[in-house]
Amino acid sequence: MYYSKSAKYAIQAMIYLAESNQEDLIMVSEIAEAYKIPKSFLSKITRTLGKHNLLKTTRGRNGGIQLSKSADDIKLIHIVEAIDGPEAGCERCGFGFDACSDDEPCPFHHKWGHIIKDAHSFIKTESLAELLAESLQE
Amino acid sequence: MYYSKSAKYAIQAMIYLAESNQEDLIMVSEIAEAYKIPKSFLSKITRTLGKHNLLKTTRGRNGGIQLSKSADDIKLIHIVEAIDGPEAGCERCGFGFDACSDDEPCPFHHKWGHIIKDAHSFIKTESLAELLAESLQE
DNA sequence: TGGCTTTAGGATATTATTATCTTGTTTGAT
DNA sequence: ATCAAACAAGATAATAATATCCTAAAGCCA
Repeated sequence: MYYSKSAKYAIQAMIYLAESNQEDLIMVSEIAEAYKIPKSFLSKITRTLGKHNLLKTTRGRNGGIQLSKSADDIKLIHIVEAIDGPEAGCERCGFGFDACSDDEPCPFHHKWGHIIKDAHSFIKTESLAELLAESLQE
Repeated sequence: MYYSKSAKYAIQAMIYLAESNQEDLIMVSEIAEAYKIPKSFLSKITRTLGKHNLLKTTRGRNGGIQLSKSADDIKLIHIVEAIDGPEAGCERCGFGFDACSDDEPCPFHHKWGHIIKDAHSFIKTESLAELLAESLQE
C-alpha cells in the first residue's frame, strides 16, 4: 500500500465515526471489531488522532470517541500526516534517485511524478464526507 | 514510496546497466557507489535479479553483471515483481477495506483505485529503454 | 599453480513497523 | 463509596525490512 497500515487503520476508524451519528460516542473496541484491527493498536492510533485534534475522546463508562469536527472539514491528508508524519503526504517523485526535481528530473520524474501528484492531490482534497457520499452513489 | 526500497535499488541498478554499453560487465560495487546503496545489500538484490533472468552475472576477475536481454524487453514490473514478489504489481485498490472489489467497492474504490491502476499500468508497460529515452528528452 | 578479484550464499545485526500486555486514570452507575 | 467500564500511557514482544559480515566458489592472470 501507499501509506502505512497504521494510516489505513486510522482512516478506517475515521470513516466509521463519520458514518455514525456525530453525537454518539463510539467505543474503540467496536471499531476494532468491525474492521478486525487489534484493539490496543487501534487505541494507540486513536490517541494520536486525538492529539492532532481529529477526534475527541471521552473516558469512563459510556465513554468513547467521536469526530472533533464535521466530516466535511477533515481531509484524508490530515489523517495520514497525523499518523505517518508530515512527509507522508509530500509529492516528491520518490521512485528513483536522489537527484530528482523539476530541474534535474530522474528517469521517472515525468510519468511517475504525475501519478504521485494525482495520489497526493486526492488525499489532499478529499474529505471524509465526500468519500462517504461517493461510496453511497451506487 | 510505492514499492520497497529494495525494488528501488533494483531498478536503479538495472537503469545503470541499461545506460552502459550492453557488452560491458559492470561491477556491483560500481553501481553501489554510484547510487550510495550498501554494496552487500545490492549484491543480494542483483543475485535475485539474476535468478529471475533479468541479468547475467560473471564471477571472477573482470567479472560483473550485465542485462540478460535488451532494455526494450525489460519492463519495470518484471523488476518489481522479482524483488517484492508477484503481489507487488497487483492492482487491487488496497487503501481501504477487506471488502473491496468492483462489485462491493470500498469508499476509496473509484478514485483511489484509478490512481492505483495508473501506477500499475505504468510499471507494466514501461520498459527500461523507454524510461531512458524519456529522461533524455530535455 | 597460486594469488587476486569478483559474485554466491548464508549467518547475523540493526531498525522500523506492527502487535500485545499491564497498569493508571477518568467517569458513570449502583 | 465502590465498582466496573472505557480510554491513556508506557513497557515489552513479534515480525518484516534493511544492512553487514564472513566464508565459499569461480574465473583471470602472472
